[in-house]
Formats: sequence, structure tokens, C-alpha cells
Amino acid sequence: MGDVNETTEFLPTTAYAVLGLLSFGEGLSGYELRQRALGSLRFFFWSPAQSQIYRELRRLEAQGFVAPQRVEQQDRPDKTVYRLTTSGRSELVRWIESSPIDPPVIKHPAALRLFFGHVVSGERRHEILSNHMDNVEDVLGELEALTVGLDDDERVQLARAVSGWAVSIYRGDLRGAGAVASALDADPVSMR
Amino acid sequence: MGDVNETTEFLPTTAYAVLGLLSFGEGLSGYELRQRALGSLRFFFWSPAQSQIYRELRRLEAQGFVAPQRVEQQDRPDKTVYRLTTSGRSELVRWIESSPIDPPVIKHPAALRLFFGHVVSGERRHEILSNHMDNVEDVLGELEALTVGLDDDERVQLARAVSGWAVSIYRGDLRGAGAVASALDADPVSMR
DNA sequence: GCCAGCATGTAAGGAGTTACATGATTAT
DNA sequence: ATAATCATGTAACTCCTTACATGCTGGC
Repeated sequence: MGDVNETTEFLPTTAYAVLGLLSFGEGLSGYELRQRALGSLRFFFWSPAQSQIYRELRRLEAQGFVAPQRVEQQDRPDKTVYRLTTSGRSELVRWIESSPIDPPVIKHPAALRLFFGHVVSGERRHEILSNHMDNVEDVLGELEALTVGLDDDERVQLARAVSGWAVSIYRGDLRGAGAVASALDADPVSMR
Repeated sequence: MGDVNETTEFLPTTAYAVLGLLSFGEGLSGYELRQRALGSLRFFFWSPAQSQIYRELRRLEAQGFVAPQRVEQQDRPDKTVYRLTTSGRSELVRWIESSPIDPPVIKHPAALRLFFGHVVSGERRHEILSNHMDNVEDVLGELEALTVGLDDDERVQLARAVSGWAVSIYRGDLRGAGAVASALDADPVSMR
């Protein structure tokens, strides 16, 4: 039938995360890209190993999507910053325009452990929950700091909006965790 | 240095997910484990490739944490079910008791694309959002079906609680996405 | 003098994926 | 007949991680 295999190939998402970070116009070194990722993308997508960034940059350079530029610094070690090329920008646009958007994937260590919580004590179950809630409150704190840091620069409207989105998700997590805690108190699970 | 390396080793989390699924008492085949994972763990942790399950089972068997048992079936192809051994159960308990609980990690394809949304049109931005919200509503539908399916069996209290937790998270996502949509309408982003 | 941060990289290995292959049975 | 589900597995590959290594600068 007419179902020709039209699946255009895309690079791994990590590559587009790099291109995206460069799309704000600044030239960034591998090291700086990592800082940016840890400062924002981390909360809703990506927490890359540093070696992975350099690997991705080499590939993107080979494809002509980024161009290196040596920057000599007197105060700090010299660095190589990468800039988005025209074709790199087109590739980023192509990806955002036409790649399929999968549903979010959540890796939730606390929920996983609690799902199997029948093999441990009620005390441990509560410990898992409160430990987790502390974690999430920390994350929310960092996210709110980030949102404030971005304040009132009109070019980062989207970044601010997406940070707020992430806040909603983590708040939903907190709410759910609280509900689980109450449910466990009201109706203790026997340990088997 | 006095910093003796006390970090007790753990298997990859995937292994504990398998042990956990077996901790409900049933013997399960690789195929069935995959169904269970897709039916519940998927929403908050794990969506494994089938080959990965078999791989994990081989490792767990080699370590004595699960024991295979051939089951002959007249109606269907024979299968090998795996049961949790005593030492397997201990290992699962050890993991839940003493492994560090990291904060959740979210891989959010829609948020990532929107974060770089300044390179595409406002129409595409809205398309990403509504596409995503449809996705999440589907997920919520499946999750609610799951919760109903589990209803009133006291041994699955925890499973039900954790499903509810996941529902909270996805609802938070929906709420956040809605807020982003409103914000974009109120204050259009110029495309650069 | 030493540690922390800046900056870049290699080496090795693990986890996880997709694609392919087989074969039985059940339902259409 | 043939498609779908049950059931298991291999092969190849890629991403990504940890650990290690280097060297420079600035501050305590």
C-alpha cells in the first residue's frame, strides 16, 4: 500500500539539546554547555555526562551543524566555543517541526521502591516517602531560583514558561506523595 | 585518606524491577514480566525491551536470585517461569532498605522542544502543546483503567497508591502545559 | 602549598535499543 | 490462509556512564 517509509532520520535527542542550547546565539564551550544543561534542561530532560557533550560536539562538527572557534583567555584556560551554523539551525528547526513527540518518560526511584514496599516495614516505606519529598522540595527550590534568575528578559519567555511547567510536574509529584503517605497511615499495609 | 570504599554494590535498577515483580509470589515468564512492566511500571519507571528482560533473568539466575521452572502447556507454547528465591528476596529487601533514593528524572520531549521554541512558529508551538496534552490524557486514561482494574484487592493497596501518585504527576504536567498555552497566548513570542 | 574551579579529553564497559529469527497456537 | 498472540532468543549497535588523566588559574 501507499505506506512508503518516509521516516526521515534524526540524530539522537542529545544532539538537538546541544543545538538548542546554541540556538540562543551565544558560542559555548563543552564545559559551558554542561553548565547550561545542569542549570535548566536537567529538570525536565537531560543531565549529561561531560564526556558525552564533547562526543556530541565532535559529531555535530563533522556534520557541519556547529563550528568551533578558539578563544584565548588570559585569566582562565583557553577554550573552544562552538557556534550554530546555518545548516545546524535548519536541522534544529527540522527536528522541532517534524520529529514525533513522544509522551514523557518518568524514572521515579521512590515510586518504584514503594511499589514493592510490601517486602519492607511501614517505617521504611515512610522513610522512602519523606526522603523523596525532601528531594523534590530541593528540586523545586532550585527551579524557583532559576525562574527568578531569568526574570523579565523578554527573550527567555519560553524558558520561564517551561520552568513553570516543570514546577507543576514536581508539585504534582509532591501532592501525590502526600496522598500516598496519608493512605498508608489510614490503612496500614501488612508486610509479607 | 580514611575514606574506605564502603559503597555496597547493587545490581542495575532493572534487575530489582524484575525481582520486585516476582515478589508478589507468582512465577512469571520473561514474556509475562514484560506484560506486567508495560501494564504498570511503565507509567513511573520502566518500559523495557523484551531482550533486556531475558538478559536480566539470565543474570539473576546466575546469581541465584531467581529459579527457573519449566511449565508445559497444552494450549500455548511451553514456557519457563521464574520464581524469586529466598536469597533473591533478601537482595530485593536489601536494595529497598539501603540503596540511595535519587530524585525522579523526567524525559520530557515536548518541554524540551518548547524550550527551544523560539526557532519555530507560534502555530508549531501550540501544536506541540496540544499534541502533548492529548498524549498525557491518553496516559491518564490508561492509568485510571489500571487503577480500576486493581480495585479492592487488599494485597495491591500499594500498587493502587503508587498508580494514584503517577496520576498526580501527569495531572501536574497537564496543568503546567495548560498554563504554558495561556501564557503564550497572552504574550506572543517573537520568532527569531 | 593546596584545593576548587575551568577546560578538555580518553578508555572501558554497561545498559538498553532495534532488528531479526524461530516456532507454536488461536482466531478470523 | 493468514494474521495475532504467545514465547524465546541472538546480533549488532549506540548511547551514556564512570573513572582516569592532564593542565591551567585563582583564592585561602
